[in-house]
Amino acid sequence: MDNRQIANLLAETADLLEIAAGDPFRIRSYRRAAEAVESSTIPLSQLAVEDPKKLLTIAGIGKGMAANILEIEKAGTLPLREELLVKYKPSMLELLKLPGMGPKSVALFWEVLQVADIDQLEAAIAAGKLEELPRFGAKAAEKLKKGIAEYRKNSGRFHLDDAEIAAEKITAYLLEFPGIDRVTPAGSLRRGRDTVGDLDLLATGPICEEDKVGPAVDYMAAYPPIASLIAKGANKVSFRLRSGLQVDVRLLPQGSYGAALQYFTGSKMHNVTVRQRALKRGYTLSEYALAKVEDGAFVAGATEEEIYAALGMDWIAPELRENNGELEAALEHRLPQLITQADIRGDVHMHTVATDGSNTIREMAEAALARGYEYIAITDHSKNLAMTNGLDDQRALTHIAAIRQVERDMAEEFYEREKREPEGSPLKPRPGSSGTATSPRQLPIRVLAGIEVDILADGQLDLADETLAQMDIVIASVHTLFSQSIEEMTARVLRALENPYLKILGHPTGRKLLRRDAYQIHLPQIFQAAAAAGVAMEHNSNPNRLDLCDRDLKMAKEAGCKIVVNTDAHHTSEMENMRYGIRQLRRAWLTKEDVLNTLPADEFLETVKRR
DNA sequence: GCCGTTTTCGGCCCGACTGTTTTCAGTCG
Repeated sequence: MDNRQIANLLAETADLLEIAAGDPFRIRSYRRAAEAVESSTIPLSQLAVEDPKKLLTIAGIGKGMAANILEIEKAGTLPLREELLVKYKPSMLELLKLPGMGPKSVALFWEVLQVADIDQLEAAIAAGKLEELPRFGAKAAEKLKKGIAEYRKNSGRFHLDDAEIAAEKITAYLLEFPGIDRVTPAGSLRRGRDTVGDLDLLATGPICEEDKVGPAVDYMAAYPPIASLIAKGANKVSFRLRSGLQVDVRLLPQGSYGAALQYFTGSKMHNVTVRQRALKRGYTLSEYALAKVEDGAFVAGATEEEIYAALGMDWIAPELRENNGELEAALEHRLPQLITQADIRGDVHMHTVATDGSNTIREMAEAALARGYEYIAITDHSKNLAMTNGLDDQRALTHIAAIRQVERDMAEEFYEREKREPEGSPLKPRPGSSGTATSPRQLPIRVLAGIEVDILADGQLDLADETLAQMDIVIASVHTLFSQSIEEMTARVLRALENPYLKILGHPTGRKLLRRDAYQIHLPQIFQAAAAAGVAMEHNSNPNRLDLCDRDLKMAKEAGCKIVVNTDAHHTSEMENMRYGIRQLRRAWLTKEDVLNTLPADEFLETVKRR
């Protein structure tokens, strides 16, 4: 069992304990343990077998949790969870995912109405039974009804990162088979959609020719994590993983790999249009090849490039294949030069141990330097987010000093090292980075001081202007806006945009908000106001957070907004998430020029300060 | 249930907001 699965079991146990009104501190222990397990880079199931004592070295794992993990490894579950599931139903865990539903409501509905799942809840709402309950009225019922509809819209879909992790594991497994040398995810994962319905993987190699592929198909069907095998054909295996994710693996001959990749990448509308264009040119396109209509003669098939080229088009990046003008652009050779991860010079939204992050300022800066960034901004939470130990004005000012000190320290050490080993140091400055070889005060990395403030009910930011004036970056995020009306929320944000120190408008976050396009504010109005005020819009790369979808990003660009793409890292490892954000920007046709943190540090600062 | 210690037990992230309330419980981040 991998760390993520162990973490899920622990988190579920915490949820059940909460419904059972268990000791809140014990519940928190389970949650902390779940987080610790999930963020651990060591596979714990392996550790549990080889050296169980090492489990205790992980913060948040004590004697009890170590025993729990061993038990999970042995039995696949833990006794406390099973015990609770006798009294409560597993479907109640799903009820908890609805916005506005917490453990107390789940317990109440169960005890009074015997409601255990979403269908029963819906029926109870329809029958008006909810309003008979204490603390529940028409408004609460309406809110839950909406929540159910919203939840249903994307149940059965998986976040991009979960699908990608599964894809990487299966890819590694397939590549171990002799004669398979290429595996590529297709479908919505390749197109960079933020959620995927199922996973399509295409594999090829010498062994994948029609008469030889049998053993490889058997090998795939024997993949250990398969929960249930759905189908096994001549060159295709379909199965479901324990997470519920359905996977289709196709093993294809090398000559038609490009055609298959093109076909299975989609989207459907893109493919329909491509095939129409092929027909007009006297070709027919299938998942096997591009061929002449008249005699079926093979034209192209091994690579996507040759297929698109035969149709007079440039190769189209998968993220653009939505039949939104990309085919016309490809024919006229005017596809945009999409932004890539290599264009990003800095990540300007991240947290440290001062609030709810896991690493120090220094550790974040070192990690960013190792990633090749030229600058970062430390943007811890402000006081309104009390749960995170958010900074008040006094602490925020102290924090700025600490951030500046880290920048100076790293620079000093950098010069010392430079003096000792002037050549070949990994810390040698890049050409084009801020500063020049003649400048004695060149910095290895710029560490900007920032803050993530909250927008209050009256539209004010929750720190004083005098404090904000000291910051390089001020990001405003709306954390408490979900139950407001769209009009009220929009008005709040518009008022916040008037604050001259605000540089970047962030995103509402929330575990229970799955869809990126459910942004609960009136976007066109916000984008226009932001563009007029010179405030950049943030795109958050965290694949589990609600954020701007590609359509929103396009709209923002059209309104004249600049975009900043950040990871909102709470741990050094989360800087890795930048790739998910970049995918989303690419889907919105954004180029390097649209995104502010592709600029060198000085130009970036100049631009955000110009208000 | 974890942690740190005062090696045996007490402390453990807290404030805003909402709805249905006349004083607060529940949810959220």
